[in-house]
Amino acid sequence: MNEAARGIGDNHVDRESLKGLVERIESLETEKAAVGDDIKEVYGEAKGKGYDVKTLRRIVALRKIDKDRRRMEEEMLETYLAALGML
Amino acid sequence: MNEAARGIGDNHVDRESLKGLVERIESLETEKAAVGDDIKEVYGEAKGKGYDVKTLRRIVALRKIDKDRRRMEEEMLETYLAALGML
Amino acid sequence: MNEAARGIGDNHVDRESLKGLVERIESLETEKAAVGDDIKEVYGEAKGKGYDVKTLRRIVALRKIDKDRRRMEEEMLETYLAALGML
Amino acid sequence: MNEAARGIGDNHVDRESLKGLVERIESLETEKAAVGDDIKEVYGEAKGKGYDVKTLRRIVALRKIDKDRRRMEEEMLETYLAALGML
DNA sequence: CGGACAAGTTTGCCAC
DNA sequence: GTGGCAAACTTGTCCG
Repeated sequence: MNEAARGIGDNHVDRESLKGLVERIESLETEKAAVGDDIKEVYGEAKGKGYDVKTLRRIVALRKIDKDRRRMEEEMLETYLAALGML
Repeated sequence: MNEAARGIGDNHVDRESLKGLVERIESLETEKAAVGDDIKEVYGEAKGKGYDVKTLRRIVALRKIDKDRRRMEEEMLETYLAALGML
Repeated sequence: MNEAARGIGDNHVDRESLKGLVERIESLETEKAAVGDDIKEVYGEAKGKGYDVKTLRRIVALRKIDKDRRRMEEEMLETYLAALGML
Repeated sequence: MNEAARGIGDNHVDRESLKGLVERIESLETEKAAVGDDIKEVYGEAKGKGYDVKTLRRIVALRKIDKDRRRMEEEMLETYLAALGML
C-alpha cells in the first residue's frame, strides 16, 4: 500500500508530502491567475485602442476552433491508422 | 410576488403547478434518454457492419466542430456588423 | 467478412452506407440537443414562476432514484419468482 | 479619435496592431492552459501516491477561502484606519 | 443581476 | 471488472 492510501483509523498521511503537493498546486494556481490577469490587461489595452472587445474575443475563439479542428484531424488520422491496423 | 416565490414560513407552493413542471421535465428526460438509446443502437448497428466505432465517433465529432465553426463565422459577421454600427 | 471490416490495403468502406450511418447519428444528436433545450426551457419557465431551479433539479433527481429503486425491486421480484419457478 | 475606433465607412483597423494583440492573447492563453495541465499533473501525481484527489481539491479550495478572508480582513483594517485618519 | 462563458464534477463507455 | 477517456451536467465567474 502507498504511504497515503490508508483506511479509516489509519489516517496518518505524510504531512510533509501533503504539504508539498498543496503548496505546488497553490503556486501554480497563483501563476494561472496571474496569466489570467495578463490576458484581461491585453483586452483592456485593446479596448483603450478602440477595438471592440467582444469582436476580439470572437476572433480568438474562432481561431481556437480552427486549432481544435486541426488537432482533431491529427487524431482522426491516428484513429484511422489504428483501426486499419497500420500502427 | 409570484405564486411560487414565497418566503420562509410561507411554503405553500402551488402543488398542481409544481407537479405539472416536474412531469413535463420527466417526460422530456425520458424522451432524451430514448434518443440516446437510439444513438447507441445506430453505433451498434455500425459495429455489426464492421465499422470501427471509435473512428465513427471521431467523424461525427469532427463534423460537429465544422458545424460549430460555420455557426461561429455567422456570429462573427453579425458581431462585426454590430461593432461597426451597421446593424 | 463484412463489407466494412477489411484489412490493410482493403479499406474500401461503403461510402453510401457510412454516409447513411453518420447522418442518422447526426439527426438523432440534433433531436437530443433539441429535447435538452426543451428541458432547459421548462426550467426557465419554472424560474420565471418563482421556483428555485436548483431545488427543482434535486426533486427530479430524487424521483429518478425512487423510480430506479422501484424498477430494481420489480426486477428482484421477477428474479425471485423465476428462481422459484413461479413465472 | 483612436486609430481603431472608427465609424461606418471608416473601418480600417490597423492590421499589425490587431495581429499583435491577438497573438499576445493566444500566447497567454497557451501559457494558461499549460499551467492548468501542470496542475492536473500534480493532482495526478498525488493520486498516484494514494491521495484522494477530491479531498485534495477541497483542501486547496478551503485554504483559498482562508486566504481571501485574511486579505479582506487586512483591507477592512486599512479602511478603518484610513477612516480614523490613522494612515 | 442575469445571462454567457469557463471550470469542475460526475457519469457512462470502451479497451484491456 | 477496472481504470482511463470522453461526454454531460452542474456549479462558479465574469461581463454587460
